[in-house]
Amino acid sequence: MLAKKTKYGIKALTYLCRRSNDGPIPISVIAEAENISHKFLESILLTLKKGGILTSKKGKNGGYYFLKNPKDIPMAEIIRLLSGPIAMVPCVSLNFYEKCDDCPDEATCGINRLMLEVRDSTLKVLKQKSLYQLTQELNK
Amino acid sequence: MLAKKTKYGIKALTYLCRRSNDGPIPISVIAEAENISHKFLESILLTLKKGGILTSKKGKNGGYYFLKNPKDIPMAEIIRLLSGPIAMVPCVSLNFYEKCDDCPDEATCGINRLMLEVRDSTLKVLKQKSLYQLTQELNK
DNA sequence: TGTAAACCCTACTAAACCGATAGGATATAT
DNA sequence: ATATATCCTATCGGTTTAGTAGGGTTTACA
Repeated sequence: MLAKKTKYGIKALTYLCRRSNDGPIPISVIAEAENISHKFLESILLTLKKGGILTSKKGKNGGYYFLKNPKDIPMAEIIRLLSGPIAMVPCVSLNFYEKCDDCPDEATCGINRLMLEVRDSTLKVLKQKSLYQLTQELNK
Repeated sequence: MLAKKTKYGIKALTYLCRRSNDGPIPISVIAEAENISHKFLESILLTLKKGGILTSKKGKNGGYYFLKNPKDIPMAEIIRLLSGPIAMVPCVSLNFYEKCDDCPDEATCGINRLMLEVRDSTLKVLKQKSLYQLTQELNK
């Protein structure tokens, strides 16, 4: 299940995306619009900034805005930043690979094979869909 | 990420599957063969029994064995039993549906749409693959 | 140049979950 | 009877999660 952190992060990003022509948006505005605890959102946006998706301006009239074009941000990137690996076992993770401590041999591990397939099919969806697309489909 | 409970469960099931002609297998045998804490495995097998996949015999020469044919057990069923919903948000879960508390309208929610696609593609893999198949592919 | 607005950072907390353990109750084959 | 094995309940330390608190640093602008 998605953690609230991830969900809030996506919601904040879609909000920013809809208002991407309005210059920097303060945390407080996003928090109120999307019903997210101000302080919690603060830490989430910081993560997204460190991840290279957003940037910010301090001081009066400051706030957050996109560093990358939302059309060029695949959902996979966002989810990885906010919740870590997409794979269900570390031994099939592309970006967070780790050997399973209990697995003697990946090549003959049935779980590994299955989860590889799952990862591929999930990633196919999450890579092909951009943040921008997520906001666009609402009117369909 | 898969919890150890789920991973252990699958490992125990594949072990039982390989020895499905040997009658009831005691917990202790499985635990030793697959390197799983005896007591922890106990609770996992109990879950699988309550879920209708395994059954058991008490007393001497007792142990666990299949109630259903491993060829007729899709991996989706096993994972649902051991870790709950496969979907990443409750509002797209087939077996554990719940309305998101913070979502005003599912029909216009971008996250809902995306996660529906993810769920479908994941489920396609997990439903089509049976436990038996998982044990068979190892020699490829 | 003062000050309010806004980001940035560290630390803390309550609750939930996870993996594992303990101890005993119940059933059964021999 | 007794040894063997499942079944059941309870507990525990560790980690994660969601949220809170409080202060720091930077900046726009009057």
